Amino acid sequence: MPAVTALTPRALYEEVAEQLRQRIFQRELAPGSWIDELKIAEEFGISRTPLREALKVLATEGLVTMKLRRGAYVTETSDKDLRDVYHLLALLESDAVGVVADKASSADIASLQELHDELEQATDEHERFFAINERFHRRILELADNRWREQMVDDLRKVMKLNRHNSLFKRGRIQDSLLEHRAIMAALAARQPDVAMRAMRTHFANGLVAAV
Amino acid sequence: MPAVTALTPRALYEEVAEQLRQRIFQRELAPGSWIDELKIAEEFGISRTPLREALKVLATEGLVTMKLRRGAYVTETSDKDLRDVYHLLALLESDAVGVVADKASSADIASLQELHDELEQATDEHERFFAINERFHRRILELADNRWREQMVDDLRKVMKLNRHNSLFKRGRIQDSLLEHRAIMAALAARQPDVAMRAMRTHFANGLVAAV
DNA sequence: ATTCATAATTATTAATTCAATCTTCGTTTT
DNA sequence: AAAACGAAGATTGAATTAATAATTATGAAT
Repeated sequence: MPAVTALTPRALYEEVAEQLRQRIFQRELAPGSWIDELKIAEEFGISRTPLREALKVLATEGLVTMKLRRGAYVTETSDKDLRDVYHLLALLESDAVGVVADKASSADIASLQELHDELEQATDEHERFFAINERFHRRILELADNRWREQMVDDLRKVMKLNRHNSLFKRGRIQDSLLEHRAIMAALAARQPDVAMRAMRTHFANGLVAAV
Repeated sequence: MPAVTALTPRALYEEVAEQLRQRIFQRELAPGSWIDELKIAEEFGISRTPLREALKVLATEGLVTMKLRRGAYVTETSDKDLRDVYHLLALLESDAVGVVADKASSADIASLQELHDELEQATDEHERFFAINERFHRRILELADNRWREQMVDDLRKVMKLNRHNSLFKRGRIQDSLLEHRAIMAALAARQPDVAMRAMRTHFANGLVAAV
């Protein structure tokens, strides 16, 4: 028995689900490939019961596909899937930014401005730019205050990571992306929902072109 | 051992998940209430294993909430949740109708017209009106041809059914609803995406007012 | 030689068993 | 009398075992 139980923060099946997601995103488990329950359970040092529960979760998220009596397969996504998911993300996030421009407090807008300022300083560091960008988008969703949308965007982003063209920000996109973010931030600061929404849609449209 | 295996069309855990959904929607399992695994397993005549897998699926859908070492609880939804979900459904379906008005073939539009004509004939039969209405909305989603959106709308509709105000069409709403549908259908037939989208948004906005 | 059928092997699905933890109730002490 | 500690019962979580179905391989017959 381990020295410390380490006060289980979450259930084993959730831990396993997260590990599997990482493996899928890292392409260690390739799209279309069969997931060998025995092998994975062995590797994780657990039984198949929590693993199977985790697989059911991933199946509901859309990351894996269950075939009756055939087991679990990593979901394959086409270019159309990528476009479709992108379309929905654009729709949900542009709506969110409209809500924020309309309803958020000045303090909330200020918190977004802070994040944006950080982004302006990070154009040289690819990883950092990506991380801050991620936080900016997430913050908008939080401020839009709709937990169901947050859940859906999370799921869609996971599916997007299934695709090989998952790097939203390739080298050359950073400067363009920053310009688009400036437009979004300006519209938020000016409290112009329609302008902010259009800017967000443009941001996504350009990101998609860059990806595909 | 059961007398007949009855050739399982789908896995047992999926069957159980569907049964549980029905019980939740029927309020046999009330929001906030604890789900007794032993009791349910006994009632269904199965072991806890497939039941637990089914509960994980429902948890990922948002219908139940898992508490560590406390088991599963039927998710409670507030009026704000209902509004939030409604907002997203309006967003997704209005976008979908825009896509259809823009891209669908004449034959597809004709199939929608057929459904709409049926709806016109069913104003006296509450149940039938509701069923055809459901099919009309679903058909639009199918024609919009984005499986991720269909999945999301399905999930959102499930969550909506958790709420006590789940009857989109109360008695008095049928006539108004029909008028709104006429506007949507007319815009589709005229191939006017913007008009169709606005009509769909109006349709949802009125439905929400009627519900809350 | 090729095809169809049957048997064996392999892997999934489900039930049972085991372990750990949480809650509740009772007793004791302050 | 009230609060705290402890023990017992109940319930979740995980592992193991059993059985169910599918696929593949082998053998026989045409």
